[in-house]
Amino acid sequence: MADEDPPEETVELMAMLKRRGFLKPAYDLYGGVAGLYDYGPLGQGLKRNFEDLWRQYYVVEEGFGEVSTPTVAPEAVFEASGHLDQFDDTLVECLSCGTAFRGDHYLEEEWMRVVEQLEPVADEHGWTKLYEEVHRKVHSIIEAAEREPGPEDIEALLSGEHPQFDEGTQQLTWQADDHEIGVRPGGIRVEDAAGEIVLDERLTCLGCEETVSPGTAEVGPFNLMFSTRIGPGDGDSGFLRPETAQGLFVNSQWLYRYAREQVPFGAVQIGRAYRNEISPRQGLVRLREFWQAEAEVFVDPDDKTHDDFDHVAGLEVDLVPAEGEPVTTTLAEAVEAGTIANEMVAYFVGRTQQVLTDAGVDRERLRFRQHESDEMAHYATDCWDAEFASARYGWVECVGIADRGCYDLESHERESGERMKVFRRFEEAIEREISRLEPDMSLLGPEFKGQAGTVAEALRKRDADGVDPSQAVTVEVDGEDIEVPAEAYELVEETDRQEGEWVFPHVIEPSYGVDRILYAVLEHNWDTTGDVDTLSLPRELSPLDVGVFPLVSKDGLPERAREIETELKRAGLVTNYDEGGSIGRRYARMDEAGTPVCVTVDHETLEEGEVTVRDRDSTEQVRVPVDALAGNLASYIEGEIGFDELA
RNA sequence: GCGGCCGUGGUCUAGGGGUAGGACCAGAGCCUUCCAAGCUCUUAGCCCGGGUUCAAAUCCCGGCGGCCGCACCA
Repeated sequence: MADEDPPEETVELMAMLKRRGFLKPAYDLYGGVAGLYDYGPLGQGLKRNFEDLWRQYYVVEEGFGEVSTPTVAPEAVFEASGHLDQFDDTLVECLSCGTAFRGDHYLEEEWMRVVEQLEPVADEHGWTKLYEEVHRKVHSIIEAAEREPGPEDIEALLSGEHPQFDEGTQQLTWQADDHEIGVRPGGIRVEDAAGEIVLDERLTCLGCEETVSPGTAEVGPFNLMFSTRIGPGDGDSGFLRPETAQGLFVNSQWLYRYAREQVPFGAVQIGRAYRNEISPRQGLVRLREFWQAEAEVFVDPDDKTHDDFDHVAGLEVDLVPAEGEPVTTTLAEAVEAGTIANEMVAYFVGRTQQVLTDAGVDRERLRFRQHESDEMAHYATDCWDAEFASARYGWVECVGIADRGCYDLESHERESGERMKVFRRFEEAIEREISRLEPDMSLLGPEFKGQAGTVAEALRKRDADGVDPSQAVTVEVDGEDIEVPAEAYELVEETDRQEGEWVFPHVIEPSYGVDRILYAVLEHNWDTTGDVDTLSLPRELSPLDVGVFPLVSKDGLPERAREIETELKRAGLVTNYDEGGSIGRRYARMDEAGTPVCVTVDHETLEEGEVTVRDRDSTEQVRVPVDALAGNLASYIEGEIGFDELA
């Protein structure tokens, strides 16, 4: 994280991006809104090209179908996904100074303060043991608060060995070494056996040092989702999606059938997502409306191998595991060593590195960091972030590769009541000889009248082993033994054949933050060391493919240049015609915008039919026949041939 | 959200109660040239709102935005 002014070259970069039409703060006409950015013609072109590169990987090569779902969704979706409950910060706001804290951190800090304040007193009174006791208990309370309290916690609290918690006063009290200690959010008090107050401290706000108690602080949830109403008037409560993923989860059965009911299968979505960040800063790095490109890969929960793992197995990656030292290793080794849990996750770590480096993110400034268990999103069981090093913002995460387990599908099944599982066929169907009792309703009906239904049900459920079908059997109905005559049922012997079972697939989610990636691409390829500032974008990503210039604007050169430009356009190239200023100035303009090549039409072009093609990064030039120009440039932009092969 | 600093053409900046200046970029022209040459001309600006004042870009208050720090960051 930068703790001084941002590096000059990144400031220049932002100025260039605005000047050249890449991007700028949105609604600056009316003063701007933090966290919202506009992409201009070049920025949008760059983004589109990145998306197309991403599609080449995920849609074309992986074969994941691309879908598009609404950005607005009803409340039920986020009740199920957990975003309503979990995707929020509990804000504690001190009414004196307005300092706001995140609730769980605040609580933790406050409890730790209890411990700190107790320490000197404990020393003075020789209560080391007591202090340790408090320390341990405070920790256990903190830990307990991190999860849903279970019956065992309540039992522990009431058992005397543990603190007593009073719901009304929110006070926690326990006995230790003849002293009674009371702790509540507003303070701490210690009384000795005689009821004498030994310590009476108030807790203070971390911001203004004012005493904090329930009366002086406001506590409330701050949900990061934008809420809205669907329909006129009060309508139904809805939210702008905080991730594109839910649109895939709610459609997982539809997609499963599209995939012809085979796992693994995947689907992707590229689109906008929204988070009402408390304090967005850092340009493209933290936006309130941003672009995600997400894939959800639905896999067999017991088989997280990947058929194409070999394709990335030898790839070297920089890993920062949650535990242990950072390593540079191949993915094969990482899986073998258990650093990365399974091939599925490792495969997408590899694919991510490939996409990012193809897009121009510097391999030397790219690493994958594993989330600590406590920073994991509420839905994830394992997560690796791709992070790039920014000269301006430090390490910035731009892709998350999470194993979401079955969290989402299980939740949606529970909330919606619809099956979200996939059918897993056994390698060999399990066959079992079973016997059961089949009631004959034509006899049971008249015999048992209104009770017939429940009797039949009991018959079907009854253990059929050892039943002699020539005899009556007894079944228990409502605690009463009832005898069913032999004629009224039949003993059926049959083969039960189980082909497979329904299971929740696990979901592996590579989730790309497009805006952040674009920033990484821009910063990593922005070169201010030369005579002119150059944006050395990968040719495939550059929003402009080729600059077209007449060397001088007379003698029919502009006309010829326009003709050539038209040919290039027909070949699908994005051109930029320019006859203003000196030739050097025109090259410089294109360098700054990242245009990989420029074509210059000179007098010889009119006679010999050749133009000069100039390379952005080396400034080298080659003469290329006009006939071959469009085709060769298209190949060059696609990366199929090198600059030397243009001629 | 809090605190500090800041907000002047597209960009960078000078100025600081009384007509807003420059550089760069951009546009037109001259020049006709393969790496931001030169000359002439042109477009274009005091973040928004309120207050003080005869007069506010300037002082005061509020808002919005930016940078830095704190906090936050699925």
